[in-house]
Amino acid sequence: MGYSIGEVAKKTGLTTHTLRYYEKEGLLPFVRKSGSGLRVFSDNDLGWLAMIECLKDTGMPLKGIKQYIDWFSAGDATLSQRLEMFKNHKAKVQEQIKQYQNNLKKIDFKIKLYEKAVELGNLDQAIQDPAIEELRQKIYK
Amino acid sequence: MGYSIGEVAKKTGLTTHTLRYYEKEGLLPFVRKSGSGLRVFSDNDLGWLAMIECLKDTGMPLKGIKQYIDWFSAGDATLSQRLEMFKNHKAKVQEQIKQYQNNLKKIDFKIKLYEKAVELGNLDQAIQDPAIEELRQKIYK
DNA sequence: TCTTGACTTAGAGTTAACTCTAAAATTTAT
DNA sequence: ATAAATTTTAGAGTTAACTCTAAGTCAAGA
Repeated sequence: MGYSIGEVAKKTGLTTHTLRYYEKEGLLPFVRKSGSGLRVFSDNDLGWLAMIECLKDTGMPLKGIKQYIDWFSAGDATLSQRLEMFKNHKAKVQEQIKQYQNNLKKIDFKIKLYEKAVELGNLDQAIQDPAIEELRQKIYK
Repeated sequence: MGYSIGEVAKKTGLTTHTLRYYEKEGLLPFVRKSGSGLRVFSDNDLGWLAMIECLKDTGMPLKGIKQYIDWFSAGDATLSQRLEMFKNHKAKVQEQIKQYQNNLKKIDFKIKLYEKAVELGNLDQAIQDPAIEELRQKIYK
């Protein structure tokens, strides 16, 4: 019914150090302690860790995640703040995805360019290549 | 024909401090200096900054970017390393985008959940809601 | 010319997010 | 019962990427 910090580390891929650090930062206020002081993680705590991972991996700083957890702990009076936070974060993530996709085009161009350059053994000649030039126009129009 | 560090800062949104820091880290080896020691950026340097921004914004550490610049400076003998680098980075960026899109689904679910919770004034009731529960199943199947 | 603002360097300081250490206590395996 | 592994705390150390300071030099406008 409960997991040790080591078990949770294995499950999540985080280290035990990082889990304790998260707790210290107020990100895991629901983790229980056994009589002798060992942390006992519940499935609910694993759910919180998954949420933390989701927000962290999409670029939210730990402070922002803590704010959410604090709002959660404050109860239903903060429902609208939490909704706002998720809406704002969604917009940021969508913006991020767009930027990634745009940058991916530039990286793709570089790959085409360097494939040609490797073929010719010469970067300058590859840059001169009409097909490469046409691609360049498309991306940096 | 040339831009001062302040002009480049305005153009790129970076600070002059950051531009000098990048230079110190070996990311801008082509920037010239005037007779009296002032940096003079060329359009080519702005192109390098755009490339740096592209790689940085897609998660490449400055050390990785420096490696690319060092390879570039070494000439055509390193063409294949540069091609490899871009291919590897492309794969990472694609992986990132996938993860972002997946996390976006989770965030979307939270938005739906909190919209319902705000409507009801109660999170627990929103969690009980059949439509919400169905959505949850879809995402955390 | 004077002054104001931009630029120079070297180097110190900051922030976020870990990452590690040490010494002691607890738990698990034999 | 004992050895080995895991966990505890407090606190120090690390890394990346800035960010700022100080003291001096340079440049443009009145």
